[in-house]
Amino acid sequence: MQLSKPPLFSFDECLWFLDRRYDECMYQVNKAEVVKAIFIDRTPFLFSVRQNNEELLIKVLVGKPDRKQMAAIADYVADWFDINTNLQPFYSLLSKNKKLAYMATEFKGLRLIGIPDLFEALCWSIIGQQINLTFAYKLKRRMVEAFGERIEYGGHIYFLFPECERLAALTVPELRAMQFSDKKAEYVITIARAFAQKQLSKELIQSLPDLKSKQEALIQFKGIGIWTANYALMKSLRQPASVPHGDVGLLNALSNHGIKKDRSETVKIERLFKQFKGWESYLVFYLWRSLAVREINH
DNA sequence: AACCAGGCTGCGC
DNA sequence: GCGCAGCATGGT
Repeated sequence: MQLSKPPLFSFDECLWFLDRRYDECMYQVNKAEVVKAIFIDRTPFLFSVRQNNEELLIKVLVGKPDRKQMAAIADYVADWFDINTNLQPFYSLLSKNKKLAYMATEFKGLRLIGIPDLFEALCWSIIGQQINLTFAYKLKRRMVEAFGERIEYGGHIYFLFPECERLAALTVPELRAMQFSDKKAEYVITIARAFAQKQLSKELIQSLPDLKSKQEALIQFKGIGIWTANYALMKSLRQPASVPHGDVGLLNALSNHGIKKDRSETVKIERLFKQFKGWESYLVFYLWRSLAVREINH
């Protein structure tokens, strides 16, 4: 299966981001490919993505997808790498900002890497609340390895994100044993139950008319604040105007670029995001990417 | 060893 | 509606 690469798409930039520095358990990046396991209608598949000159090549490694399932895998990849967005307007906006213009060349072709599964996106953002990312990835790995299904292939074990029914059946002490705090454990279980009972789903949030109603629908649930809602809407529903305001990484990146000096300069931040109307989430993503560069250059 | 980390809830005004 | 303390749990 192939997907043709659009203009301003760099698979290498995307792979670099996927592999940037953390102990990610939801996929494996090798030299020129990424390998990942997902469910399509409850059936697990393992696939790899690599590229040639013109195309992204998807190869199914485990599982025998029919035509429909193969199309669903391709859709997943297209969504994951956001290949159907034309980045030109974003780059035009970047070029008008002296402090950020370099990003259009430095990160050229980088796509906003998504988390297509809303349940996964919400669990991940809850796990990541107010703890450093190193620890957050550790917590996620423990949970996924304990409760997610696995596929063995070529000497590796690939994990699927646990299904909501599985996490809905957990008790707080089970997650506490993995060093979740009481609150985090409660939140994850609550969200899992909401998904298991169909009170919450990607389709449901998608069906709401505008960003505000989507945010409000998510914030109802305990453990989902405005930061978490915006993060999930940005990574899973690809709402371009969704910005996780107050995000520590975002603030650090803004300060690195001399756009703000202390945490209270909300006016300058608002002004910046106004310049990027329709591309706010891409701006956040590129600012996050700039942090990774700094830490690796050290 | 102190301060920080991709925040949230609950309370007081 | 807004600001702020308190919170939980490791990383550096």
